[in-house]
Amino acid sequence: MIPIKNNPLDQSFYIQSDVIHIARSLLGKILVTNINGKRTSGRIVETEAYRGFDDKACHAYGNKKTERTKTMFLEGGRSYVYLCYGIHHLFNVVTGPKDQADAVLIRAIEPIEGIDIMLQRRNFSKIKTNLTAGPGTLTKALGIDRKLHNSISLNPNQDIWIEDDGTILNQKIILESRRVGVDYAEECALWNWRFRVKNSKWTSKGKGKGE
DNA sequence: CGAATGATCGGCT
DNA sequence: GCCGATCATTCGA
Repeated sequence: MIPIKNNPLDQSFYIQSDVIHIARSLLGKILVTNINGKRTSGRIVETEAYRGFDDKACHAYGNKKTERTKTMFLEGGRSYVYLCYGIHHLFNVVTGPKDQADAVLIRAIEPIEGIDIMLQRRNFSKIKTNLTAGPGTLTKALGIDRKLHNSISLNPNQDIWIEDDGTILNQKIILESRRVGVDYAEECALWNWRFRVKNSKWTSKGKGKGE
């Protein structure tokens, strides 16, 4: 049997206009980094959608373009990496056509390649599920840094990209729930735009509301 | 220029 | 379950 080659997702995937559909579709795909020759990867098991036009939880709410959010207005297929709580680098995939300020936050992955490298970056001595569960921890494990990796194009010629290995997820195993940490977003806080693979032990706990 | 505020995490009680 | 860490970004004076 011929093994399926992993295909990097191309521009046509990212420029689809429905960010919610993309957030669901990214589950099961493989997030890869290759930084200073160190390749690490993991299967995406948790995402959240953010929409610039009408989503009060989105940094670009009301299509407000600032120095920070201008990345989200670029054409889909780039990274949006920002510093959260002064400590954590959070990785998002910019989606949609140019000037549609949408993004998908990657919240958890199941480690695949370069686990030893991830353990070093996290100062772990052995693998635990919280190695990559949570948007701040997975970026640390993968070596993603907002100073180096914000606004870069997601393709294998750069440090970060996403691959499809042919895995097809049954839509019935996707859990939908409220997003984490966005209680301030009024009615938008109730939208079920957090997506998780059911029964995966690699998803985040998601402190606060949202369960 | 000052002040407030997070799309979080891990340690401690 | 609670709390502190830690700082870029944003907005208003």
